Amino acid sequence: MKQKITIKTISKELGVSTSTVSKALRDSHEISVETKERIKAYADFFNYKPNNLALQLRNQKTMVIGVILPKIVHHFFSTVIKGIEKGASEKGYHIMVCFSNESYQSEVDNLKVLSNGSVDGLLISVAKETLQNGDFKHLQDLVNEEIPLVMFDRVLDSIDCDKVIVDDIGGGYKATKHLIEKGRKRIAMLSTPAHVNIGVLREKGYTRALKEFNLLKSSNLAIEVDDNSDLKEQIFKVIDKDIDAIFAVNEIYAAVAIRAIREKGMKVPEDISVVGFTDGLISEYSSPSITAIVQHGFTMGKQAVELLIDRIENESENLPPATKVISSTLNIRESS
Amino acid sequence: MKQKITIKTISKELGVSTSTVSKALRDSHEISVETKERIKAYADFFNYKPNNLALQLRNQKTMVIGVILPKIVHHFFSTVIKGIEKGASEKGYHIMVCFSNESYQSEVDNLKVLSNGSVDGLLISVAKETLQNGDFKHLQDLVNEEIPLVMFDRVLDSIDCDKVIVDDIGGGYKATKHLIEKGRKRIAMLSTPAHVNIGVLREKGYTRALKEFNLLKSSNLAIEVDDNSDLKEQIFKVIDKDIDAIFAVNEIYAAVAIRAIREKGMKVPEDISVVGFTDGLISEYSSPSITAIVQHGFTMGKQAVELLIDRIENESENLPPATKVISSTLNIRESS
DNA sequence: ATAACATACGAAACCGATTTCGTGTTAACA
DNA sequence: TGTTAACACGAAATCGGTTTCGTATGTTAT
Repeated sequence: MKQKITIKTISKELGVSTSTVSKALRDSHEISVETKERIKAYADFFNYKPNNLALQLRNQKTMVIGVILPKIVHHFFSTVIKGIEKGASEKGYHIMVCFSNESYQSEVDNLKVLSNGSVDGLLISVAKETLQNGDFKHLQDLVNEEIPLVMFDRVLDSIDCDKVIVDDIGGGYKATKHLIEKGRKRIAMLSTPAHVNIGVLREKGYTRALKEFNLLKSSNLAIEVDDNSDLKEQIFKVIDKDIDAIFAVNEIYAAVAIRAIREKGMKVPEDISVVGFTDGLISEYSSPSITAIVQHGFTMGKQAVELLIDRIENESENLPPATKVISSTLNIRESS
Repeated sequence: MKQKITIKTISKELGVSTSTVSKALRDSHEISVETKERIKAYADFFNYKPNNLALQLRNQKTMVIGVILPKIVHHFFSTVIKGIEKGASEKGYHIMVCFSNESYQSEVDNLKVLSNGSVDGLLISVAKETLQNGDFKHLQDLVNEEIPLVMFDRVLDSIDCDKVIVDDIGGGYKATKHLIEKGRKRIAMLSTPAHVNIGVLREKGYTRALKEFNLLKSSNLAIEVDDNSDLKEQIFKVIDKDIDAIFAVNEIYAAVAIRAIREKGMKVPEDISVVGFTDGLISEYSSPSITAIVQHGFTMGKQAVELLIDRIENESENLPPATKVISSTLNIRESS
């Protein structure tokens, strides 16, 4: 990199002190008009830009928000980032994004780097591995150090901070109710293993809807998908239970379900209706297009970052942590 | 935020100088074993972490790479980010991601903030608006300031820096050739307006393949899609030209094409084959699944960041700028 | 003529680290 | 006993800014 021009350079070159240069560039009344113009002209000419690091160190403020995400190649999370970026830039903040790749160690490392002065606050969605191993010390430390922190989507009850979550129970309920209202009686659910929180919650909503309409039969039509064995095979088994609808916990399961149903010689939605969770590109562009619960990732990101900036800028107030719930809505398409 | 513990705090508390504390924590031989242990114990106990900003300022090195992307909710770009993050973290760098949202002004603003010492180098994919208005001063400035810069995917010939691009011509060629080999004779192409570079290049490959197999008829089967009017209507018109294959410039056009073909009462791939560009989730999960050109976004991101880090760490060598071409491959699925 | 007050600028502290260089003490050696 | 070297530590400069405070001028009021 070329030697950058600094205040010191200017001061030497023009035979004034650094204080004078600094004041002149900030248009201080302490400096005479002629001197100011001389300095500004010089700075302009050599394209002087103040060094961010120096300013951040001095001001003890970076105007940067750290974001730690479990993954990025994922429609929901990239939508959330977009919301975060929008909310941040509206308030003049920038974002620094890191990925844990669902790994505990990676999450800890990222946190360590970001929490050392580089950012004014942190936004985090916890990695799967962390959720599983239950070691939250790194996050508790953050809270103890009183670094502004907002958790979103994948949150931890035991950590005392602001949170933003999706209404998974409500979403599961809405999806199931929709199927019931379409006259479906035997509604299966493709859920996740029990340690993944979202699956459990969405299933809760599913069960609640079934109960409400007295469809909760003895035969359990909710299965936990095992990601280690073949997805389509598992779905075939479900289809064989003489069902007339499937509520899938995400859009990939929904898309594969449609394919499986077809391969069994049945039609969507005539024979079996399908509803997914997460309204992404797959739901929109597959044929038939898939009815799905919209998670409003953009809203979630925007609200999370707004909550965070509020904390950062009103530290003194010391309000108790809040939890915001982003409600989900149903986008009805061809598959139901 | 709680008052952070600094070297000064420690030095005062233990009655030694800041130099001694710094050296002790870095395990210098200059400090006696007892003193070192006393200092380390104290630092450990109070969870001392050195301030990143101070270090970065001192070392004139941030270990951060700035990334400016046109958009994020996009499978290709999020894949690229993943590659960038992978390549960066392998070398101990972090990334700071900003989005231009395809806006020129936003691109300029982001650049200004990032190029003031916050990052060691920049990775950028140019916004559409910038491509259109042709004002590249902000980028030229970067080159003049000798800030390490690598452009990827959407690059500018007039800027003298390292570049990484996709082999769009080759991709268009491969897709078309594949259709020809499947016995198709009347192959249409859904392209983009002429100012979008990628469309032009992919069309070049398409034309080359047609020429090679003497299929370049007088009737032009390549159309430029107008994003402002209804996509499906435009595709209907193409289908009416008695075609037997469609090569779409992206996967959304491909997905909509399939839907349009079906609505016309024809079958994919029996009546009309479809091949897309960009191998994302839509191609993978739609039914029929879509044959598509894989762009290897991950590889592109990783190579771009490696090129950049190489520049950063071997500044002295002053090698001439290089351009890497990431070749694309064809992923054959059900639609062809 | 002298006190009082702007004006215009510089010296120095500060943000939080690292590092060079210097120095007082002690021990070893001639 | 005097010289030298090793040891353990501190003072001060540095990174690039901002800001407080002090002060040398010149001007105005009394």
